[in-house]
Amino acid sequence: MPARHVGRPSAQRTVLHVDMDAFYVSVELRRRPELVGRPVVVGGAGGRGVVAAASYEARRYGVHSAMPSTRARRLCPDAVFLSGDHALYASVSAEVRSIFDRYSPTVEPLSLDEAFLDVSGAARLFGDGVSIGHRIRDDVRDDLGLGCSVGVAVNKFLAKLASVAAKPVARPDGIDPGPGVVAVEPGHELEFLHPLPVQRLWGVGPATLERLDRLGVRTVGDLTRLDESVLTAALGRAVGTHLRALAEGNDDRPVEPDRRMKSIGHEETYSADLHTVDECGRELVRLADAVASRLRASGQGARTLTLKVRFAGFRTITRSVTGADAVDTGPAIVSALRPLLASIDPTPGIRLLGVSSSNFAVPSTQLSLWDQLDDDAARPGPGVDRETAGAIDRIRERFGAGAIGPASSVDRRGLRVVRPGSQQWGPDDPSAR
DNA sequence: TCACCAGTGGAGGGTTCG
DNA sequence: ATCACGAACCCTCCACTG
Repeated sequence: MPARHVGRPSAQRTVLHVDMDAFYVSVELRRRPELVGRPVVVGGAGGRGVVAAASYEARRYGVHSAMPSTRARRLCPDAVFLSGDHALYASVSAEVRSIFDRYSPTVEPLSLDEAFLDVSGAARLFGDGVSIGHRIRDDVRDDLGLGCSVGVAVNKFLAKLASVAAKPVARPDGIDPGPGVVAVEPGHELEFLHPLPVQRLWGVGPATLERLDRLGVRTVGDLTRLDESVLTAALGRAVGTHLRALAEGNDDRPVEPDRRMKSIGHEETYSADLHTVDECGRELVRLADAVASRLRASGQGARTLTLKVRFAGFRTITRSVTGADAVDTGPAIVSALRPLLASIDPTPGIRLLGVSSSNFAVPSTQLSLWDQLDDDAARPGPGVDRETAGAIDRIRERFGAGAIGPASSVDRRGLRVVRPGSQQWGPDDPSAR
């Protein structure tokens, strides 16, 4: 369990939230300088793709992240669409991280382009939170040629809201660069917080917003005037008490530098719906292989395996099993999930399949439940299975991810294995090939 | 034998966030 | 009014244990 308070519990903290500006797009512009100043979108270009990041020029037209690509194209036909390069963004993210490390040992990454820093102990070395914010911005600009915005406050939640206020804003008539660093001064939290619309609270999405709206809650201030029992009745105990605390500016969650992943999964939306058991079986093998690969890379095995199916009508179901032993190979995952897949009728059309793993433990080299249930007597035992998996990992390390994989996932020309994970923001259109 | 209780963990669905 | 993917967390129901 994480220590909630290290050192003096009552000491006031200084928390920074750093958010890169249009991160993926900005990284792309470093190697495509001819696109600077033009509307640029990173994301899936296909008919089922979404926008992962939009340059501020594109945002002037109303384009924003998570928007369907088809709509983005309608809003801004001149935009340049780039498919994205996750590995590159990850490596640049590591460079950004090394700048954060100069200013605090307590850094909690939230995603590739966002992090919290607890700089409570750094004042003597580097100055107050606002000074550190400016120094980080300068370093990120000078060393990496990228922009970022910084929020400073006494806790994570307020720091995140402050970084939003620090960001550039794109309007139809131009781009306002924004202040870059915004601090919510201690003692002035509520005057900053209470006028904000309630959906700005962390944890208020469309569903919760609808319930709050029914209670007449529109602003954060409205929420504080609501009886707590009414709140928990409408939203549940955990969410209700959490939101109430946030609305009063209270958030004692620590900046946690060493958060461990609790699940590893892969899912894929297909450019054309799947209709046969055969197709689904092949996809299961591919997805299981990808998940197993990442499990082994993290040195973990999973006891719980989950199959996710989204039908053509968008109805989504999950089916899961928990075994006694932790597994980390493709075949073991497939034999666990195949019976679950068999209980599903694909004829209405399946637009997405996913495999997820959780409940981590040390992978078992013993005979596992999956292998005992497997009726294929000729199949090598789990020990051999895991040795094979290790060999596959080494081949991929040397020759690339597409060098080896399940036979069923070799592309039509037999030249390369089609690997999951190559489409992060939706399928390419077949016509685009 | 029954009723109840508290705790745990699995299964499945949902919500939110980036 | 049809739109990804990856992950965390919450809720409810349920079975089992003692």
